[in-house]
Amino acid sequence: MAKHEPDLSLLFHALADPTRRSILTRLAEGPAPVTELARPTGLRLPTVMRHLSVLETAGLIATSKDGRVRSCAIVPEALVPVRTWLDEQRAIWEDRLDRMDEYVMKLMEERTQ
Amino acid sequence: MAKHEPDLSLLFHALADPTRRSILTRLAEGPAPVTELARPTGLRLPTVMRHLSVLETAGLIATSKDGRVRSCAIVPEALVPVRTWLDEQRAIWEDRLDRMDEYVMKLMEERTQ
DNA sequence: GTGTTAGTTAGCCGTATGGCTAAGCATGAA
DNA sequence: TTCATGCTTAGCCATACGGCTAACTAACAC
Repeated sequence: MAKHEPDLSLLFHALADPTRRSILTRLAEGPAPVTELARPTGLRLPTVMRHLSVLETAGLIATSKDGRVRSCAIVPEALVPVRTWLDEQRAIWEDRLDRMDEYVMKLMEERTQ
Repeated sequence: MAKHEPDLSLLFHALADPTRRSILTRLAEGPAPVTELARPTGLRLPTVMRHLSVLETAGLIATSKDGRVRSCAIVPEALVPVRTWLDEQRAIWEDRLDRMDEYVMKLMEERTQ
């Protein structure tokens, strides 16, 4: 389709993996270095690094290096476009419901005449 | 990680494709047969069918066949787990902010004594 | 400096994804 | 019955994904 929302695809794709979601949940509680994020996953460091880079590319986390330790932190506002899309989607749906409701009302009115 | 939320992964993955999102947006306005959904995408029918089956597996749409026409309709409540996850995520984050705030307040209090 | 710790890079491997064509099946119209 | 329509299935192809090992670099600790 080549839509003009590459970020949404990046975001949803980043969120589609349980490991990445668990990392985000962990980071919601506060920043953490790579190794600490890796430990509970049971995955090797390079694998986790890849997940982190997916998250960072999507803008969901930000990282900074202090000495040899890279600290990762969540970027909560990155989820805004996701919420916005959900809201828009719901708005269209509800709008349609309203119009359908109106239509049914009109039908019933006509019938009772 | 083998988390116990296969649906969330399915949902996010289904939403990660612009074609599938555009199909959902179209369906939010009302049900439509497969061919009509395919037209604006510029994709071949089998390709669109695959997208539809991804959406259906994720529970985002429901389909029913009448004669040789398969009608697709949106399942709005399918997005609830997504919203819930976002809310939980935000809750953890805000909780942390509150605790941090509290901590800073305490520090300032101690300093002014 | 030697060694350990924390990341990082490169590259392999099997599977999944997203596109396609070609061919098949079922229904409705003529 | 024949034909067009609307979907469906099978299967090919290139690329992307998610895991891994091995080897390398950059601190910090002795």
